[in-house]
Amino acid sequence: MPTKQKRDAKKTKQKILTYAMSLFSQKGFNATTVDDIAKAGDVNKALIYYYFKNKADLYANVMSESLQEIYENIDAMQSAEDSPTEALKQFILSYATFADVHPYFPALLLRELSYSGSRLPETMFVDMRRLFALLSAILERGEASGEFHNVIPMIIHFMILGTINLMITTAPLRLKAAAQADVNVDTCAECTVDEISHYVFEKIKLMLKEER
Amino acid sequence: MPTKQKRDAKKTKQKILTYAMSLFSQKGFNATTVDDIAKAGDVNKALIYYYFKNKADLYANVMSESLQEIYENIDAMQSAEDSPTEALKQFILSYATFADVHPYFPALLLRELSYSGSRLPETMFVDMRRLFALLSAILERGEASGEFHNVIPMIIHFMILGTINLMITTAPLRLKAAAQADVNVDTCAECTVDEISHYVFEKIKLMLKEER
Amino acid sequence: MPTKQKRDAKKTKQKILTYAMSLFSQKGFNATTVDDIAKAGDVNKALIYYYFKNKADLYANVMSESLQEIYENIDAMQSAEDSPTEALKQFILSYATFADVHPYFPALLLRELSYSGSRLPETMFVDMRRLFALLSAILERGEASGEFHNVIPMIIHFMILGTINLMITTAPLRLKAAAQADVNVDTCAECTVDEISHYVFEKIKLMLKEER
Amino acid sequence: MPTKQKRDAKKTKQKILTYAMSLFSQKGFNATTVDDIAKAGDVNKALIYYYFKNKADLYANVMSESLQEIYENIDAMQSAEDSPTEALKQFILSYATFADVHPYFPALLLRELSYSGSRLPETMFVDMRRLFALLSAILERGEASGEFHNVIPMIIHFMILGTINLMITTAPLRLKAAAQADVNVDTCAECTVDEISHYVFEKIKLMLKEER
DNA sequence: CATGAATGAGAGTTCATTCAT
DNA sequence: AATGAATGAACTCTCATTCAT
Repeated sequence: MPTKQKRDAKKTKQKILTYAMSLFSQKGFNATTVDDIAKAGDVNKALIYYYFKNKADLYANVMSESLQEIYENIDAMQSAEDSPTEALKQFILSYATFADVHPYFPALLLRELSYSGSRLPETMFVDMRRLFALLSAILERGEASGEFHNVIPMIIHFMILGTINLMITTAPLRLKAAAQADVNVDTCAECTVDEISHYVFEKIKLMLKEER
Repeated sequence: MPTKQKRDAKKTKQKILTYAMSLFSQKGFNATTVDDIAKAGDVNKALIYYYFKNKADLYANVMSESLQEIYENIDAMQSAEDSPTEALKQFILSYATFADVHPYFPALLLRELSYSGSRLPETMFVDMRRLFALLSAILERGEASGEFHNVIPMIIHFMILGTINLMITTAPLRLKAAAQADVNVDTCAECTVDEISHYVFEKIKLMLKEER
Repeated sequence: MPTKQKRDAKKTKQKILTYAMSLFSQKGFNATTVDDIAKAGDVNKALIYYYFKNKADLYANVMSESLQEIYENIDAMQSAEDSPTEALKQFILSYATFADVHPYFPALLLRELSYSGSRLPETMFVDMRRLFALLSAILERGEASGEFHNVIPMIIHFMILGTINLMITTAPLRLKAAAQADVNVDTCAECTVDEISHYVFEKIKLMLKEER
Repeated sequence: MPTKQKRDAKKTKQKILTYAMSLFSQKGFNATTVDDIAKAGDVNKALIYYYFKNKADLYANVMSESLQEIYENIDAMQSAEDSPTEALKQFILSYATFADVHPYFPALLLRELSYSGSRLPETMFVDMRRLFALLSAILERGEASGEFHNVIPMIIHFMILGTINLMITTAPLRLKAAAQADVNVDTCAECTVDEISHYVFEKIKLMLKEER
């Protein structure tokens, strides 16, 4: 008989985190109930409070885990010998890859930023600055080497993240719009994440190349 | 005695919409209670249900009003004689101006998109497509005329909206980050919406100009 | 048909207070649930939160109402021409009468005092000092006139309240003890509140009369 | 490594009882959680259930232990040759001394009595009657010898216990009231337990001496 | 139009208690 | 004898929504 493999703290905690991620990203913080998470993970509701102080703490942990993972992924792809352009490419592709594998993340990030950080747990705030600092360094290196021109890192940062995140979160929406072919505008419904990220990289490269 | 100037249907309804907008944008749909709105607008709660079917309906009305206004604003600035580049410029600047005047809007839009439209009222969906169709036409015109190259309208659309919306909603966050000067990354804390939108326009122009 | 007489704010609020009093005194603050109170008063639970901020606030209101009533009752029986002894008698009898009519009160008071005021709402604290001040004045008047000797008002105050309150709250207990006649000690099971209060008065009088 | 000196059944059980006493007296039965006790005593929560059937049983044990100890203390001070007056004095002083050393006890006792014994474990009920029987015997002896007059033992019992218990539990309250010197009533804030118990004895003696 | 009163259905959190090791 | 993990049953409080006037 399939023994239900119980009483493994690490596994249980991770299970909660996983299902919480999925639900928070789909329905948002408020619309996701702790009961939902418990049911989804087939875990007793009180157990969630055994591992996390409260719903907000669980949420913070979810975000923190993702941001940490994303940073590590991107950082791992960076290498000292890369040219700024190559580093930028890696940055964009790594982020897109992560977002593709964790499609819940872009929605969470956009939403959290939309609250101006009024709800943002401090830890998340720190993680996000670290990510920005990484890109910032690449861009400054490029400007110093003469590869990039007229760079405002913060704006470039949000241009990259904004575009990729929106393209990913709106995928279902764009598919639906394509179906209703009454208006024939191309919503890029079939575009893959790979295509999107390469396009974004090429465009950003062009935009930074020229002086003017 | 100071008669409270009541019983003016139009004014009351508009008051509700105004305060609803403000609160929805700050706290999101779920976290905003009908009581909040009633209190903020100094309007009896039951009245809200007299004018709107329910909370979701009120929300839809709020979004619809904004999207309509924004479309009209942008459309009004377009003129048939403009070059695609000029038209693009007007599109970007008009949107930015609207977002600057209605700072609540970017947050609402980002959030709504993050839900992949699963919550998006149908009416809003239509309004958004109309806005995209407008930009799409400009871009196609530019490609036809040889001014723009290698255009994927959907991605360019989100690049523009994503960047501007994120820069506006994160303004308080970026200010806060600047205050904590432990890490010296420039968060563009002092940038005005005007500077941002011009920068975005210039960069998008460069990006579309070159063949590849 | 017996119309249920609804939508009378004053009556509803009073009904809640009445049933809350009764339940709090029987089971204590923690063991009384808001559901209990709602069910007892045949009132919707949410209504309780419509009238009172929370359970603690309801409790504070219950206590406050009683203490106010008791003070007024006692104060009404005092007259300027009374001798200190007569005034003392009125104090004791008035308190006992109130406690007899509101048998829930002694339990609440004893319990609240037992928490050293750590839970005591500030308002209650003030009401209690006022009551003590009243007795204190009587005793000082008596000492000045030579009727009373060697008075420590605080101790006398608690001697009176302690005795009467304990005799009232333990009434059921003492009855039960009397039933189990295995040990033949007289628990004063049949004593009326009137007898008790007169006895207490006579004894306190004797105790204060003599010099030492 | 510092071996934590575990696995000593007797010590562990006593530790639980000690911390339970302290917490129950401070916060009451319901407001004290088993977790609180476990944490305070640095004992695993499940262990508490190993030693005691449940929370109520633990509570009963706490009360029982105290009542037994108090009875023994008082009984030990009684001697056959003492006059009733002397015996009464010993009773009062012994009780006060115990209450002074175990300041948690008066609160527990007052609270338990306030529930009219509806929660009182049977064992406690018995212990309390035994204590009363002891005082009762003294008083009857005094009446027989002509030293005391017009005695109702039950009332005298609660007069003594009520006064001393209230004076002890309200000590912090009375101190606080003294600090707010806006109303200048003497709350006996500095009185020691010794002073209080001697005063109570003197007053009770006077009260019982005279015929009427 | 406008309002205060009322309601039902949850949602988050706590806690005594038990299980498995 | 001791422990970390797990559970079910409450409990407080909130909120969208409706009713009666």
